[in-house]
Amino acid sequence: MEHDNEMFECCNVIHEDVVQRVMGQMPAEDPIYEVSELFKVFGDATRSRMICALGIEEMCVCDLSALLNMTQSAISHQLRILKAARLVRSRKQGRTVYYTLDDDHIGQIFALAFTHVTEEEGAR
Amino acid sequence: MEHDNEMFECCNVIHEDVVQRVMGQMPAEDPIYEVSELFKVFGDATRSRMICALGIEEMCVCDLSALLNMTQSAISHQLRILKAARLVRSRKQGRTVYYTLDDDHIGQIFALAFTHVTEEEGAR
DNA sequence: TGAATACATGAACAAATGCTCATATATTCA
DNA sequence: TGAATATATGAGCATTTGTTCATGTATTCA
Repeated sequence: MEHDNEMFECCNVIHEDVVQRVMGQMPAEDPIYEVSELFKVFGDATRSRMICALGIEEMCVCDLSALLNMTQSAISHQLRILKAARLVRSRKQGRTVYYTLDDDHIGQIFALAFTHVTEEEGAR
Repeated sequence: MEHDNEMFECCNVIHEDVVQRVMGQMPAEDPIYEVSELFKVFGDATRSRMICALGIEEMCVCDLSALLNMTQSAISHQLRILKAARLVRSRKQGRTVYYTLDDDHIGQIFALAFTHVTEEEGAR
């Protein structure tokens, strides 16, 4: 009488077994939180554009603001976020600051994401 | 006199060449936007947890709300977002609705992100 | 030293986000 | 049919987020 109709009752008599199994295999809370924080950084078009650009070539702040057609202030604020997330590194030369991607994974993650969205298009 | 001191002037006389090169290699605006929309969906701890759970096993709404210790309403709202993003698929059986991951890429993207955050830990 | 310049940053504000609460819908079962 | 149940959804609300505007800091150059 334990494995009876696992498929019908719910919410009061949840699928205890399913919940237990999944609970046992779930990643720890902390890494999940960090992963979603990482994705949150990626989850803004301006920052994604900046990441793409810096993945191509090192650029200074005003290069970025010219390329992306945004104010220098907006770019600086976003760079701050990217830097805090350790996604970007800076190098100061004179009064200009050059930024680059600080990580190898980022490119891979974006590449996967791009193939995902482009494949979805076709799959309609 | 074209390639003179590419490293010193900025903002008024931007690094024209850099900007041009990068502009030429940037992905189109549309896919970048879609990618960041995808990441925005990932960029919430609740949704990330749901995605992890559904990556392990098919679950109904109240399983999820029990597992993640959140109200049924909150879970339903988030499932709606996941479904709209085509990340999740549903199957109705009686009055319970079962959800699963709808995509192969998702697991890969998350796997990369997990290795990223865990490696960062070590790199301190 | 002082003006000019490249960048950083705080405050403010509008927009987006995620949850809760109440309620609607759909399905089962007596 | 009517009660119970699993899920969906709209409105409201507090929080977060991204930009702008103004201003601060650091560096170069005359």
